[in-house]
Amino acid sequence: MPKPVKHLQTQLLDWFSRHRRVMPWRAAKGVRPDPYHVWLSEIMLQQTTVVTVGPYFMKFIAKWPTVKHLAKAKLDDVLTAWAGLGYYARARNLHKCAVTVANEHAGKFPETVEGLRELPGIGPYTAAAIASIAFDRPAVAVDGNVERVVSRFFAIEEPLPLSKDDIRRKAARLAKDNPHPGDFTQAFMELGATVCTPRKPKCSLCPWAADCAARKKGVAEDLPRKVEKAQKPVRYGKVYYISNRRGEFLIHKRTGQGLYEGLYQLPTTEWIDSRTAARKLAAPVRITGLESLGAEVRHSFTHFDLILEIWIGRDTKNTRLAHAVWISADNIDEYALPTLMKKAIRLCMNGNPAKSA
DNA sequence: ATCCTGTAAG
DNA sequence: CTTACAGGAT
Repeated sequence: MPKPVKHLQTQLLDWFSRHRRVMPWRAAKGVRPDPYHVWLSEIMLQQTTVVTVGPYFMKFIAKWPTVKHLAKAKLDDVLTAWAGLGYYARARNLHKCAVTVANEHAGKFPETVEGLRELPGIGPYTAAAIASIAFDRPAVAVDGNVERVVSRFFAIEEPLPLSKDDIRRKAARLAKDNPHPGDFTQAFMELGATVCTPRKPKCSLCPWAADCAARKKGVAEDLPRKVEKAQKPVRYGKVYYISNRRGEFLIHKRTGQGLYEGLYQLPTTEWIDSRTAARKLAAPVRITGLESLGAEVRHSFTHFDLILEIWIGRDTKNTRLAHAVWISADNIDEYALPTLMKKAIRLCMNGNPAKSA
């Protein structure tokens, strides 16, 4: 370590006290934040940017002001409010966690990393983040930002994720015995988010620039290195926009486990690997006169890309369809519809302005 | 290995 | 426009 750790800690904490960003879930300087707010924001911020989370966080605390309120909510309503944020397992775990905290912890979050780790949806990162930010416990939260800062500060050449253990140890060294664990956690991440950015890091603004190994070697922008990832497969299928005489269209709750579990969707075929085979797939609804709109929706998941051909149809004889719900453009927000489906719906309404009116 | 979406870069 | 990337838990 080039300088005593103590000095680096002071530099980072001083920098943070001057550049601390205002966020809806962040308490004012020197004020203890509400653990419920810290937890809710941290769950939302998993795999999601600050800007995206903002409005969702506001919506949630307005609707469910405490963890006990959230525990009493129906999962369906939580999913509806979550719709668009992605990774819906987070919402299911969020609800489970709220129920556990309300019922088994009298509505109070555990204050230790070990206690927090027991709860659904709280992994090593989130447990450390909540313990330090909400309760000022000396825990080190290593997120993607911290990984980047540490990789560069020590010029770690080993690629992620192989370097994770090394990064964790070095992050712990930098954080060891610092006087303000909550601020330190936030400062560490904030440095990565605003200064030590993935591309074009602003080294001139960095409180640690003088001691940064990557900067001295001129490789800051090349770090952290990452192991090459296999290229994603593409899957194909069809989605169906079935409208009725009232201008409503058909959705239904998705069955099965995993992907979009418990969310609503337009009727869709299976999603398969072969484009040609997908073109021959039969419709999942028995409606005559279906026709291809000649448009596609594209959507990208973590492990595959998806291309769905859009088909439209009209239900002229009030067909009864099991588990189906007819909805109009006005009450789309009352259902947990993922972005993929909203994209498809929007395309259909734009493609058929007469029918959306 | 499985789970989504928004944004920046090319 | 198309592609690449960021971002943790189970």
